[in-house]
Amino acid sequence: MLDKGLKSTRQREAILDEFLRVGSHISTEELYLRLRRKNPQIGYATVHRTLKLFAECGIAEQRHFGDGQARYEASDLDEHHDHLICITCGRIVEFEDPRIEQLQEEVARQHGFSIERHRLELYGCCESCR
Amino acid sequence: MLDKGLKSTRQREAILDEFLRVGSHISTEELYLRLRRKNPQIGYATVHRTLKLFAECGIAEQRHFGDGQARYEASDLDEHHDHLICITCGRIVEFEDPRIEQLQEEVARQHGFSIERHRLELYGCCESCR
DNA sequence: AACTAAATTGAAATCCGTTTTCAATTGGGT
DNA sequence: ACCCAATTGAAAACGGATTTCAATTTAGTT
Repeated sequence: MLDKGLKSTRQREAILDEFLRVGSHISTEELYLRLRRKNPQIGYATVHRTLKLFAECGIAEQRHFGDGQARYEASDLDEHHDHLICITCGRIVEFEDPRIEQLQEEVARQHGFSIERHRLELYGCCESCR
Repeated sequence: MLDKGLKSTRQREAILDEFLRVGSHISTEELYLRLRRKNPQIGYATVHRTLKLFAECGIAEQRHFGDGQARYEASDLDEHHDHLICITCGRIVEFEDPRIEQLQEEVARQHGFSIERHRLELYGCCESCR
Protein backbone atom coordinates (compact mmCIF):
# COMPACT_ATOMS: atom_id res chain seq x y z
CA MET A 1 0.00 0.00 0.00
CA LEU A 2 1.14 3.51 -0.71
CA ASP A 3 0.32 5.17 2.59
CA LYS A 4 -2.87 5.02 4.53
CA GLY A 5 -5.30 2.20 3.88
CA LEU A 6 -4.48 2.33 0.20
CA LYS A 7 -3.87 -0.94 -1.49
CA SER A 8 -1.23 -1.52 -4.06
CA THR A 9 -2.75 -2.87 -7.21
CA ARG A 10 -1.53 -3.67 -10.68
CA GLN A 11 -3.58 -0.78 -12.03
CA ARG A 12 -2.24 1.79 -9.63
CA GLU A 13 1.33 0.73 -10.27
CA ALA A 14 0.78 1.04 -14.00
CA ILE A 15 -0.97 4.39 -13.70
CA LEU A 16 1.66 5.91 -11.43
CA ASP A 17 4.36 4.53 -13.65
CA GLU A 18 2.98 5.96 -16.85
CA PHE A 19 2.01 9.22 -15.19
CA LEU A 20 5.54 9.82 -13.95
CA ARG A 21 6.98 8.77 -17.29
CA VAL A 22 4.87 11.25 -19.22
CA GLY A 23 5.62 13.98 -16.75
CA SER A 24 3.14 16.72 -16.95
CA HIS A 25 -0.04 18.35 -18.13
CA ILE A 26 -1.71 15.15 -19.17
CA SER A 27 -5.46 14.72 -19.26
CA THR A 28 -7.31 11.69 -17.93
CA GLU A 29 -8.25 10.70 -21.46
CA GLU A 30 -4.69 10.89 -22.74
CA LEU A 31 -3.30 8.89 -19.86
CA TYR A 32 -6.07 6.34 -20.25
CA LEU A 33 -5.30 5.86 -23.94
CA ARG A 34 -1.61 5.50 -23.29
CA LEU A 35 -2.15 2.95 -20.57
CA ARG A 36 -4.44 0.94 -22.75
CA ARG A 37 -1.68 0.09 -25.18
CA LYS A 38 0.09 -2.10 -22.66
CA ASN A 39 -2.80 -2.73 -20.29
CA PRO A 40 -5.90 -3.24 -22.40
CA GLN A 41 -7.91 -4.29 -19.39
CA ILE A 42 -7.63 -1.01 -17.53
CA GLY A 43 -10.77 1.10 -17.17
CA TYR A 44 -11.26 4.81 -17.62
CA ALA A 45 -12.96 5.10 -14.25
CA THR A 46 -9.92 3.67 -12.56
CA VAL A 47 -7.58 6.09 -14.26
CA HIS A 48 -9.87 8.93 -13.32
CA ARG A 49 -10.15 7.85 -9.70
CA THR A 50 -6.48 7.18 -9.38
CA LEU A 51 -5.50 10.59 -10.69
CA LYS A 52 -7.87 12.20 -8.22
CA LEU A 53 -6.32 10.04 -5.56
CA PHE A 54 -2.87 11.18 -6.56
CA ALA A 55 -4.03 14.76 -6.31
CA GLU A 56 -5.35 14.15 -2.80
CA CYS A 57 -2.13 12.46 -1.77
CA GLY A 58 -0.07 15.33 -3.07
CA ILE A 59 1.55 13.24 -5.78
CA ALA A 60 -0.21 15.18 -8.52
CA GLU A 61 -1.94 18.47 -9.04
CA GLN A 62 -5.01 19.19 -11.08
CA ARG A 63 -5.05 22.06 -13.54
CA HIS A 64 -7.51 23.62 -15.93
CA PHE A 65 -6.24 25.49 -18.97
CA GLY A 66 -9.55 26.42 -20.47
CA ASP A 67 -9.98 23.64 -23.01
CA GLY A 68 -12.60 22.10 -20.79
CA GLN A 69 -10.67 19.13 -19.51
CA ALA A 70 -8.66 18.67 -16.36
CA ARG A 71 -4.96 18.08 -16.63
CA TYR A 72 -2.63 16.64 -14.04
CA GLU A 73 1.00 17.27 -13.35
CA ALA A 74 3.44 15.68 -10.98
CA SER A 75 3.66 17.96 -8.01
CA ASP A 76 6.97 19.47 -7.27
CA LEU A 77 6.75 19.40 -3.51
CA ASP A 78 8.73 22.52 -2.72
CA GLU A 79 8.56 24.43 -5.96
CA HIS A 80 5.55 26.31 -7.17
CA HIS A 81 5.30 27.42 -10.75
CA ASP A 82 2.99 29.13 -13.20
CA HIS A 83 2.36 28.53 -16.88
CA LEU A 84 2.89 30.04 -20.29
CA ILE A 85 0.51 28.51 -22.81
CA CYS A 86 0.88 28.86 -26.56
CA ILE A 87 -2.55 29.43 -28.03
CA THR A 88 -1.37 28.21 -31.43
CA CYS A 89 0.41 24.92 -30.79
CA GLY A 90 -0.67 24.24 -27.22
CA ARG A 91 2.85 24.08 -25.84
CA ILE A 92 2.99 24.63 -22.11
CA VAL A 93 6.03 26.14 -20.44
CA GLU A 94 6.48 26.40 -16.70
CA PHE A 95 8.01 29.38 -15.00
CA GLU A 96 8.42 30.90 -11.61
CA ASP A 97 9.01 34.46 -10.54
CA PRO A 98 9.38 35.38 -6.88
CA ARG A 99 8.92 39.05 -7.64
CA ILE A 100 5.44 38.40 -9.00
CA GLU A 101 4.62 36.19 -6.04
CA GLN A 102 5.64 38.91 -3.66
CA LEU A 103 3.52 41.51 -5.39
CA GLN A 104 0.60 39.14 -5.20
CA GLU A 105 1.00 38.93 -1.47
CA GLU A 106 1.10 42.67 -1.25
CA VAL A 107 -2.05 43.13 -3.29
CA ALA A 108 -3.89 40.51 -1.25
CA ARG A 109 -2.87 42.17 1.99
CA GLN A 110 -4.13 45.51 0.75
CA HIS A 111 -7.56 43.95 0.26
CA GLY A 112 -7.53 42.11 3.56
CA PHE A 113 -7.08 38.72 1.96
CA SER A 114 -4.72 35.96 2.93
CA ILE A 115 -3.67 33.93 -0.08
CA GLU A 116 -4.18 30.22 0.02
CA ARG A 117 -3.15 29.52 -3.53
CA HIS A 118 -3.09 31.27 -6.84
CA ARG A 119 -3.22 30.74 -10.52
CA LEU A 120 -1.28 32.68 -13.10
CA GLU A 121 -1.44 31.76 -16.74
CA LEU A 122 -0.04 33.72 -19.64
CA TYR A 123 -1.63 32.90 -22.97
CA GLY A 124 0.17 33.91 -26.11
CA CYS A 125 2.28 32.78 -29.00
CA CYS A 126 5.55 30.94 -28.63
CA GLU A 127 8.68 31.64 -30.63
CA SER A 128 8.32 28.84 -33.17
CA CYS A 129 4.70 29.72 -33.87
CA ARG A 130 5.63 33.17 -35.11
CA MET B 1 -29.52 46.16 -34.59
CA LEU B 2 -26.49 46.41 -32.39
CA ASP B 3 -23.74 46.33 -34.96
CA LYS B 4 -23.25 43.94 -37.81
CA GLY B 5 -26.21 41.96 -39.02
CA LEU B 6 -27.44 41.58 -35.49
CA LYS B 7 -31.10 42.16 -34.94
CA SER B 8 -32.52 43.93 -31.96
CA THR B 9 -35.00 41.75 -30.15
CA ARG B 10 -36.99 41.97 -26.96
CA GLN B 11 -34.92 39.16 -25.50
CA ARG B 12 -31.58 40.75 -26.27
CA GLU B 13 -32.69 44.04 -24.81
CA ALA B 14 -33.80 42.34 -21.65
CA ILE B 15 -30.66 40.24 -21.37
CA LEU B 16 -28.32 43.17 -21.93
CA ASP B 17 -30.34 45.23 -19.51
CA GLU B 18 -30.23 42.73 -16.71
CA PHE B 19 -26.63 41.83 -17.41
CA LEU B 20 -25.52 45.42 -17.04
CA ARG B 21 -27.68 45.90 -13.99
CA VAL B 22 -26.17 42.92 -12.19
CA GLY B 23 -22.71 43.97 -13.17
CA SER B 24 -20.31 41.13 -12.95
CA HIS B 25 -19.33 37.54 -12.45
CA ILE B 26 -22.74 36.16 -13.21
CA SER B 27 -23.30 32.69 -14.58
CA THR B 28 -25.66 31.84 -17.41
CA GLU B 29 -27.91 30.01 -15.00
CA GLU B 30 -28.10 32.91 -12.56
CA LEU B 31 -28.85 35.43 -15.26
CA TYR B 32 -31.44 33.12 -16.76
CA LEU B 33 -33.23 32.76 -13.42
CA ARG B 34 -33.21 36.49 -12.82
CA LEU B 35 -34.58 37.23 -16.26
CA ARG B 36 -37.33 34.71 -15.80
CA ARG B 37 -38.92 36.68 -13.00
CA LYS B 38 -39.95 39.47 -15.33
CA ASN B 39 -39.75 37.61 -18.63
CA PRO B 40 -41.12 34.12 -18.03
CA GLN B 41 -41.04 33.35 -21.72
CA ILE B 42 -37.30 33.67 -22.13
CA GLY B 43 -35.31 30.51 -22.82
CA TYR B 44 -32.06 29.31 -21.35
CA ALA B 45 -30.59 28.73 -24.81
CA THR B 46 -31.20 32.34 -25.71
CA VAL B 47 -29.48 33.60 -22.60
CA HIS B 48 -26.57 31.31 -23.27
CA ARG B 49 -26.26 32.35 -26.90
CA THR B 50 -26.64 36.00 -26.12
CA LEU B 51 -23.94 35.98 -23.48
CA LYS B 52 -21.59 34.29 -25.92
CA LEU B 53 -22.55 36.88 -28.45
CA PHE B 54 -21.77 39.65 -25.99
CA ALA B 55 -18.39 38.07 -25.39
CA GLU B 56 -17.70 38.03 -29.13
CA CYS B 57 -18.78 41.63 -29.49
CA GLY B 58 -16.54 42.71 -26.66
CA ILE B 59 -19.44 43.71 -24.44
CA ALA B 60 -18.72 40.92 -21.99
CA GLU B 61 -15.91 38.61 -21.03
CA GLN B 62 -16.12 35.00 -20.09
CA ARG B 63 -14.37 33.72 -16.99
CA HIS B 64 -13.87 30.42 -15.26
CA PHE B 65 -13.20 30.36 -11.56
CA GLY B 66 -12.96 26.64 -11.11
CA ASP B 67 -16.48 25.82 -10.00
CA GLY B 68 -17.16 24.35 -13.39
CA GLN B 69 -19.41 27.01 -14.78
CA ALA B 70 -18.66 29.98 -16.96
CA ARG B 71 -19.20 33.46 -15.60
CA TYR B 72 -19.49 36.68 -17.50
CA GLU B 73 -18.55 40.20 -16.62
CA ALA B 74 -19.08 43.49 -18.40
CA SER B 75 -15.86 44.29 -20.15
CA ASP B 76 -14.14 47.40 -19.13
CA LEU B 77 -12.85 48.42 -22.52
CA ASP B 78 -9.64 50.06 -21.45
CA GLU B 79 -9.09 48.57 -18.04
CA HIS B 80 -7.89 45.10 -17.41
CA HIS B 81 -8.14 43.54 -13.99
CA ASP B 82 -7.52 40.33 -12.10
CA HIS B 83 -9.39 38.67 -9.28
CA LEU B 84 -9.20 37.87 -5.61
CA ILE B 85 -11.60 35.08 -4.72
CA CYS B 86 -12.58 34.18 -1.18
CA ILE B 87 -12.69 30.41 -0.91
CA THR B 88 -14.98 30.63 2.09
CA CYS B 89 -17.75 33.01 1.11
CA GLY B 90 -17.17 33.22 -2.63
CA ARG B 91 -16.73 36.97 -2.66
CA ILE B 92 -14.89 38.20 -5.73
CA VAL B 93 -12.79 41.35 -5.64
CA GLU B 94 -11.19 42.92 -8.67
CA PHE B 95 -7.75 44.44 -8.67
CA GLU B 96 -5.14 45.68 -11.03
CA ASP B 97 -1.42 46.04 -10.63
CA PRO B 98 0.74 47.41 -13.42
CA ARG B 99 3.89 46.17 -11.75
CA ILE B 100 2.70 42.59 -11.98
CA GLU B 101 1.65 43.09 -15.58
CA GLN B 102 5.06 44.39 -16.44
CA LEU B 103 6.82 41.45 -14.84
CA GLN B 104 4.56 39.13 -16.78
CA GLU B 105 5.68 40.75 -20.01
CA GLU B 106 9.25 40.35 -18.98
CA VAL B 107 8.86 36.66 -18.14
CA ALA B 108 7.08 36.00 -21.42
CA ARG B 109 9.79 37.74 -23.38
CA GLN B 110 12.44 35.65 -21.67
CA HIS B 111 10.69 32.53 -22.96
CA GLY B 112 10.13 33.90 -26.43
CA PHE B 113 6.40 34.32 -25.92
CA SER B 114 4.25 37.26 -26.85
CA ILE B 115 1.33 37.58 -24.46
CA GLU B 116 -2.12 37.69 -25.91
CA ARG B 117 -3.98 37.62 -22.64
CA HIS B 118 -3.50 36.34 -19.15
CA ARG B 119 -5.29 35.15 -16.12
CA LEU B 120 -4.33 35.83 -12.57
CA GLU B 121 -6.47 34.66 -9.72
CA LEU B 122 -5.62 34.75 -6.04
CA TYR B 123 -7.62 32.33 -3.92
CA GLY B 124 -7.72 32.89 -0.21
CA CYS B 125 -9.72 34.12 2.70
CA CYS B 126 -11.21 37.58 2.93
CA GLU B 127 -11.15 39.76 6.01
CA SER B 128 -14.67 39.08 7.20
CA CYS B 129 -14.23 35.32 6.86
CA ARG B 130 -11.43 35.29 9.40
C1' DA C 1 -49.75 47.54 -44.81
C1' DA C 2 -48.33 43.36 -46.87
C1' DC C 3 -44.34 40.43 -48.40
C1' DT C 4 -40.10 38.10 -47.90
C1' DA C 5 -35.70 36.46 -46.75
C1' DA C 6 -32.82 35.90 -43.13
C1' DA C 7 -32.06 35.99 -38.28
C1' DT C 8 -33.75 34.61 -33.84
C1' DT C 9 -36.12 31.98 -30.45
C1' DG C 10 -37.06 28.13 -27.16
C1' DA C 11 -38.08 23.37 -25.97
C1' DA C 12 -35.93 19.43 -26.36
C1' DA C 13 -32.21 16.69 -27.74
C1' DT C 14 -27.39 16.09 -27.81
C1' DC C 15 -22.70 16.48 -26.56
C1' DC C 16 -18.75 15.62 -23.69
C1' DG C 17 -15.96 15.37 -19.73
C1' DT C 18 -16.72 13.99 -15.03
C1' DT C 19 -18.48 11.21 -11.45
C1' DT C 20 -21.20 7.48 -9.43
C1' DT C 21 -23.27 2.88 -9.16
C1' DC C 22 -22.91 -1.79 -8.20
C1' DA C 23 -21.75 -6.49 -8.83
C1' DA C 24 -17.52 -8.98 -9.38
C1' DT C 25 -12.72 -9.22 -8.25
C1' DT C 26 -8.59 -8.59 -5.62
C1' DG C 27 -5.27 -7.40 -1.83
C1' DG C 28 -3.48 -8.37 2.38
C1' DG C 29 -3.97 -9.38 7.27
C1' DT C 30 -5.22 -13.56 10.16
C1' DA D 1 -6.93 -21.06 2.83
C1' DC D 2 -10.26 -17.58 4.69
C1' DC D 3 -12.38 -13.28 5.20
C1' DC D 4 -13.48 -8.52 4.79
C1' DA D 5 -12.70 -4.26 3.12
C1' DA D 6 -10.80 -1.92 -0.79
C1' DT D 7 -10.68 -1.79 -5.68
C1' DT D 8 -12.08 -2.43 -10.31
C1' DG D 9 -14.60 -1.57 -14.70
C1' DA D 10 -18.71 -1.41 -17.57
C1' DA D 11 -22.41 1.12 -17.75
C1' DA D 12 -25.37 4.61 -16.11
C1' DA D 13 -25.97 9.16 -14.31
C1' DC D 14 -24.75 13.78 -14.00
C1' DG D 15 -24.23 18.80 -15.19
C1' DG D 16 -23.13 22.50 -17.83
C1' DA D 17 -22.51 23.75 -22.64
C1' DT D 18 -24.13 23.47 -27.20
C1' DT D 19 -27.01 22.18 -31.13
C1' DT D 20 -31.28 21.04 -33.57
C1' DC D 21 -35.22 22.42 -35.86
C1' DA D 22 -39.78 24.09 -36.50
C1' DA D 23 -42.12 28.25 -35.36
C1' DT D 24 -41.68 33.12 -34.77
C1' DT D 25 -39.88 37.65 -35.35
C1' DT D 26 -37.18 41.35 -37.39
C1' DA D 27 -36.08 44.67 -40.85
C1' DG D 28 -35.68 45.85 -45.45
C1' DT D 29 -38.61 46.16 -49.81
C1' DT D 30 -42.71 47.18 -52.48
